[in-house]
Amino acid sequence: MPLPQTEIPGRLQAHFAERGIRMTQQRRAILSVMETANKHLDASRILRKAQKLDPSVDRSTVYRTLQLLKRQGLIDELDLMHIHGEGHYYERKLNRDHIHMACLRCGRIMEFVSDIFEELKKQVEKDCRFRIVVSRLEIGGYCTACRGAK
Amino acid sequence: MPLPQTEIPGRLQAHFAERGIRMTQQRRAILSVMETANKHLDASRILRKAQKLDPSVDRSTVYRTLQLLKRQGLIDELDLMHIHGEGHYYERKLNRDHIHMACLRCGRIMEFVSDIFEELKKQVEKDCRFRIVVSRLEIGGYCTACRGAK
DNA sequence: CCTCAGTTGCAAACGGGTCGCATCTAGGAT
DNA sequence: ATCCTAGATGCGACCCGTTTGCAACTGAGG
Repeated sequence: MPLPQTEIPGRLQAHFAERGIRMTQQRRAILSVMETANKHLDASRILRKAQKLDPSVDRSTVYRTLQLLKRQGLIDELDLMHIHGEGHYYERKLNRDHIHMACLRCGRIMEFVSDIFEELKKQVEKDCRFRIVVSRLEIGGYCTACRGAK
Repeated sequence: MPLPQTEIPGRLQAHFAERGIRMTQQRRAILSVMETANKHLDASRILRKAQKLDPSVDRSTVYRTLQLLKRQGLIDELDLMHIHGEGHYYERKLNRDHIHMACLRCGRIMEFVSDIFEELKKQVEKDCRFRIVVSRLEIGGYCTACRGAK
């Protein structure tokens, strides 16, 4: 079962340097958290992790930096079908889009890369003459382990 | 094999009766709004429209009824890429899933039905052994009219 | 027409996210 | 090395969609 490839070109910091975006102590902490994250983090978890690297980091700086990363196209924002409340989750943008599946029973999040998904996006761009900037396919249902029990 | 479509996307009220869910004046108003809506409505617009039919309808009743409809699988909840804020939009569940495209410039929402989307969902169910209950594909980008600018 | 579980309106609470402002700082200019 | 300032930060207040606790109300089965 194909998993998204974790190889992304540069570090987030490098992107900031290339684009002449000011680097601060707080941003360094937040970027480091995003770079080393191996799962989907919400803003409050990002805050807590960043504060371990730099205790001065404030909530609003996290939100402002996430906005910046979004604008720069470096991270994706996810809802994960609102399985754990109404907040958002963030992950580094990979070179290949992937689908998120959320198990409605155990809450596990799974990812899936599919050529058919790429084909579908091409179809939308062609048939609808729509230029895709960002896409999000989220699926709720029951994972293998949970399918037995209702 | 596609799921047998036992239910036409008919009357929401009929579903309530069939499943023995109590019908109230307020629910009748809200259901009527959802049935006759021709575009994606957010909670506050649903409230305003429902109050025209029954001025006693309260905000919280709208939210409670929307939750009920969601639980019954009668409506879908959309984010529409948060183009107009963080709220949610609702639409009657149709017998065929469709993709939502949101233009990042003019805010227009477009819908698209695709066999490839159905194929993709089948692939997920098979390859990931995942039982899909609800799926949401939202795309942000630029529509034909807006592609020229920016 | 009685009854009561289920539903409602109200107001207060909640929580993620945003904003205004005074202060601070990164990093190019001198 | 030091200065200068556009841009970034912390703080607290605020916003707004949504949820909740509770007393009063009501639909529909008996």
